[in-house]
Amino acid sequence: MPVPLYQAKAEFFRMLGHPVRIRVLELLQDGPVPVRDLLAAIDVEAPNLSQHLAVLRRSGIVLSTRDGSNVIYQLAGGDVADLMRAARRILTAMLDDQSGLLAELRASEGRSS
Amino acid sequence: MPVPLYQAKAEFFRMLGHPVRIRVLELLQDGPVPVRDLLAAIDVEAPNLSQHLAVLRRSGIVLSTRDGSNVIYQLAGGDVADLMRAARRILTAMLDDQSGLLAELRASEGRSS
DNA sequence: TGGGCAATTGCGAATTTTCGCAAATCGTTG
DNA sequence: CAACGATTTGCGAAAATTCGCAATTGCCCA
Repeated sequence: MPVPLYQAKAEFFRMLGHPVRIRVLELLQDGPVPVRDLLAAIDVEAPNLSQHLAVLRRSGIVLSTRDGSNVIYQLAGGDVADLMRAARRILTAMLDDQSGLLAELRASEGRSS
Repeated sequence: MPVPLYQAKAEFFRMLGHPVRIRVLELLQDGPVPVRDLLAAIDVEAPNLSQHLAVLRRSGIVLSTRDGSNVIYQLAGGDVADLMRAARRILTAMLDDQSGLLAELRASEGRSS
């Protein structure tokens, strides 16, 4: 008995729903990156990053391999860039709408806020 | 001083990260739907649905309008279908990988699980 | 105007997520 | 083998999410 698709989708999006994890995925889009570099790029403590990496690993969206004493992460497969593009499209559309509305409000309410 | 983009993205994905909200968005893809119909389709109590609708509304991804004593929801704009497609691609790729791995495990470990 | 249906709002409790800190692992190097 | 750097794990506390139930609001109709 399979997990309903809408629930799998929700879990998937929830997995994406953290700034650190988003940044990791974005950094991985150009190819494999060692943890050290993620750590240097992201402003987060090592244990905390590790926990977020574990979330990504458990979800299956990234893979880790050892290289000596370092660990290297990479995207597991599917085109994450596509997803990010779609999200960005919706986001910018929403943000445009909002600033449009704000402009309307300012115009109709006499710049009171 | 704007919210960093990666944080906006994370909030956006977090907003998507609930089964009820996913189902609502999917139901809205074919056009506006009154709350009554959402309620009939989703197996959730009215107050609970209302709270999820409020989350979607606050994020700006849906709009609500009144029609008499009913309320009708619709997608605000951006192409949500695109996003869902991208998510489904990644999801199915991940699920395929997983069952592929499971098959490998079964084969190499002598069907022990 | 009073009653009634539709939808939302306001909590409080239960659950889940997040994060820092200490400790454990793993591989390297002296 | 001891010491060390890199990464992960364990765990408790703080913060955020979720949900049910009661109460409220908005609108229609008799």
